[in-house]
Amino acid sequence: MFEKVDQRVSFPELEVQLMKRWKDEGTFQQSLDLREGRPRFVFYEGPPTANGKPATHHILARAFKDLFGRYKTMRGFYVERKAGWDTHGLPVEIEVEKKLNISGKFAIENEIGVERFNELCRQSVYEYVEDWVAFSERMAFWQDYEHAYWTLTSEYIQSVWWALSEMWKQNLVYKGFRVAPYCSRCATPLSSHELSLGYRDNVPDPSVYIRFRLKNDPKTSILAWTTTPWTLPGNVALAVDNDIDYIKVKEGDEYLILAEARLTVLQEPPQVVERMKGSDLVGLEYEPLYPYSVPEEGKAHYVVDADFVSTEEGTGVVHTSALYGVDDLRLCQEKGIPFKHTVGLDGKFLPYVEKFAGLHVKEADPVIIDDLKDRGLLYKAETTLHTYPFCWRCGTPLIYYALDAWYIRTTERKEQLLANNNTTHWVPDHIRTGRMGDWLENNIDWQFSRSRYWGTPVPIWICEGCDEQRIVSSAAEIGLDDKADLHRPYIDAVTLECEKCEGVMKRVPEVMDRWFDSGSMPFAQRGYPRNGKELFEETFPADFISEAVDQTRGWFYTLLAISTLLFNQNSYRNVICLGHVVDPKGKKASKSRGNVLDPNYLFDNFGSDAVRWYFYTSTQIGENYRTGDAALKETVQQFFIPLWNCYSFFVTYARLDNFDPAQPQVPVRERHVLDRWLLSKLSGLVASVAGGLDAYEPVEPARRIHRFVDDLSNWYIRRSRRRFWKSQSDRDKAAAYQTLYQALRTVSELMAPFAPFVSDAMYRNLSEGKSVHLADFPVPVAPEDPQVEADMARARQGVEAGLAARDAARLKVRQPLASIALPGDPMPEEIAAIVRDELNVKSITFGAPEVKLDTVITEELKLEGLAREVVRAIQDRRKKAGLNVEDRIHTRYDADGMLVRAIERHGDYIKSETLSVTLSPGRDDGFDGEQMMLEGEQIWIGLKRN
RNA sequence: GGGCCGCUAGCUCAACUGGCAGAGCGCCGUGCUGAUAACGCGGAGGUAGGUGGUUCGAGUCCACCGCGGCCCA
Repeated sequence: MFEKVDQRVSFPELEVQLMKRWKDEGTFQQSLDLREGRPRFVFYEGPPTANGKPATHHILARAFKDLFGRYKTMRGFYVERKAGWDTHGLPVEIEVEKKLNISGKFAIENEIGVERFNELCRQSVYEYVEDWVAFSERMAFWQDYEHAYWTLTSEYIQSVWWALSEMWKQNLVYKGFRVAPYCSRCATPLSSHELSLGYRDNVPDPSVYIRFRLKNDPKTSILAWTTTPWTLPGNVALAVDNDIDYIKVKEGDEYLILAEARLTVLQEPPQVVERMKGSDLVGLEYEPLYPYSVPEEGKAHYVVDADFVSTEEGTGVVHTSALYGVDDLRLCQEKGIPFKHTVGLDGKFLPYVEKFAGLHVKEADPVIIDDLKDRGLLYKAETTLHTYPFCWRCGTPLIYYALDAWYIRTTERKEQLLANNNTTHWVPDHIRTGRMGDWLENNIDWQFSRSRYWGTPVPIWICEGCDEQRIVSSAAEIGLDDKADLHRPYIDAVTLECEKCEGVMKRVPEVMDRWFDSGSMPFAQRGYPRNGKELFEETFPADFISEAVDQTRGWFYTLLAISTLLFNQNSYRNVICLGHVVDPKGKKASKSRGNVLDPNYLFDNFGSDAVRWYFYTSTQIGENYRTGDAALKETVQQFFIPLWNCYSFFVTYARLDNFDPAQPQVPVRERHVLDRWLLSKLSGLVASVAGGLDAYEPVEPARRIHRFVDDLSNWYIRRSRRRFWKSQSDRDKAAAYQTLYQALRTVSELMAPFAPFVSDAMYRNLSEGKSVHLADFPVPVAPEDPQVEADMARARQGVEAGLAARDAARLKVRQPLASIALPGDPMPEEIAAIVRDELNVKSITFGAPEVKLDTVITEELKLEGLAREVVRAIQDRRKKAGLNVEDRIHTRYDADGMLVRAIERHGDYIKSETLSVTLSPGRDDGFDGEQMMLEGEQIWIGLKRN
């Protein structure tokens, strides 16, 4: 016997109850145990950064991850779902800095201390992980949280060390310079996302034009332009474009060279004395402005060609200071131009830059301008307004500054990266050759070091005596055991003896990019290669991963890069790359806009199944999700409530009739055409849902489930109601129950991966308490029957046309009519019967050129119509009186004229429709009655429970 | 500055390879209803972001521009 179902269900409450039940029963573990020993379907969890509370956009990727975990489990695979937490990195450090209300390296090293700082980072991560587990369980993301991998464990760190050491062995690791936006007050480079937090518009800065006098012709100068005078003492070269036209002009008794297109910067009308191409200038030497910028050896201070010179601003000549610009450094490295820093890490000029020593670069700007003016080297100085970045924490103007950094030579393996990416199945497909392929084509070496504190320490030691470098791949190698905390500052204290000169080797100060951590998870989650060798080999590569599109440069890339360098294959075979959650206007959610959706608000108001369903159905994979109350409300109203109503309809009548699904089945071919139609549709649905999911295309399957539920509710049940209500229990009734039961059961199985709560609530009641998540994915229940589907489609078209014709003739459906003529060939009788019933006509003829309704209402038809009016009035009273559907009643009426004749003529019909034991004339105070108008005539109707 | 994706009814989204622009929601009218918070029928609502091109024919292919999103510099 099925348990009674509350027609008005609260999905959020239902979900919370089921969540507890899953926990008590260990349903997730049961679903794993059930598939123990079966072939694996390998899923990798992209670890969320545990540095903040989970938000609505985190539901998105987790919904798709969970979908395939559940689906493949139902298909018989063993799907291990090991959770993971990304615990290192700047985001965690920033969170702790905020809590301590400090900022920058000075404060961390001198006020707090690295030891305490890192301890606080560790604590912070643990706090957030609790939130994440609760959130994930609430949205039914089944994962093994007890055996999660944490990137901060010694075991994990050693796997990362091993990975780097393997790259080192292949000679892929090197130390280089990198120019980054840098805050001289916090003494730290900023990541690009931090950079984007601090741009300000209309910032005033100097705009200066400088003469660079040619060595062998001091009357002639090349004119260059800059907005950062402080970089001029570091000038090492001038860059021009080979193909740009340049001119030499006379001003007074001096000559100036600049791009022809930039003549407007001149102060006097130009007197052109010579024209040339940039290539003609290349190699010319000029007098250095200052003697500080170049080491003893090597050649500098001459004109070079470059590909980044434009004539949109300045003079078409770019002043190049190797260490204070991204292009500058690249150019100098390419051309072999020597350089050294003129500015220290504190943003102040170094002592040997005598004229400006100790001045901060921004203080030095006017001093340098004055100096050049005094020496006749300043052509002109103005002020310009432009967009400039500031430190988002302390407001200091940022400078571009070159720092030591460690790199992995990924460019050397570019072809393999591209090849491995090309064999990966991307959804949507365009990412493969588009965003991801494009990124790989333009691959640059991976800078994997960070001058920070909370991260996997870079395991490279350098000899103080002879500069010998050594890489370490495990704790044991440096005399530590597995329990040792390998983080800073403890690891910094570990010194090694140099094998070459017996000098002292010290670790480099950097920690590793946290993306190297997460990209190592295929093996590091097992502690490989020291542990888990067999398990790793069994679970590499992954069959499936899914994250949002921003991970093309993040996790998708680092997984690919690391596994390509170590194993020459990608770590994943199939990947679903999702768009972003944005607000209903398409704007990015942000705290400052105030358009952030709280996931708990959504769970409490709509339920997590509704949120998941919305993500599966609302738009194509890869597009953004315009998420808001309206969209979720629609999901509940359009899908979940009608579904639940179908289910509650079934349970209500199945209980009344003691329907037993274990009874012998009525053969499908002997069932009503509605049953055969529904089962055919159902079979098609099962096949297409499985096919879609097998191809990692979940949107259409979910949409088809929605359409099926719509057909079920608004056609099958609507047209079959009487078969459930009729009093005799015949084969047709049994067939109806069996069909509807089959459909609901199969739909709940199909929906289980998508909407794990609602589907389980339904399925458990339909299957004596068994969880749907322990069931197999359904297979088609009956052969598809294209003929029945085509016939039914025609029937529905006929109904549509007929109802429109009735509407045009202003004839309500309750009024029976004699006949209708429809175009086309005759329909099979059982189909025609449905159309007759739906249109309330006595007969249908076929073959008419257009729809033609017989609008003549005979007295006979009129009386029948009135009888239906009376039935409807009685039903209305029953409902208002709060009677149950199965309650029997006594009915009294008081009327005259046609109404009385209708009631007398069709008394039996009225009695059976309204479950009236008696139907008799005359008012009676013992009856619950009402006076009303029917078709312009007065009638009193009263009823009383039997 | 470059790359990728999107732009179709008031809103959210469809439409195999180029071939008469659709659905749901919302709105108006009307009908039906003892599973339904529903549903049916009719109506209003579109120069398909813009401009050019290819073609007998373009929402669909090409070029440029605009807006939104993401990424890179």
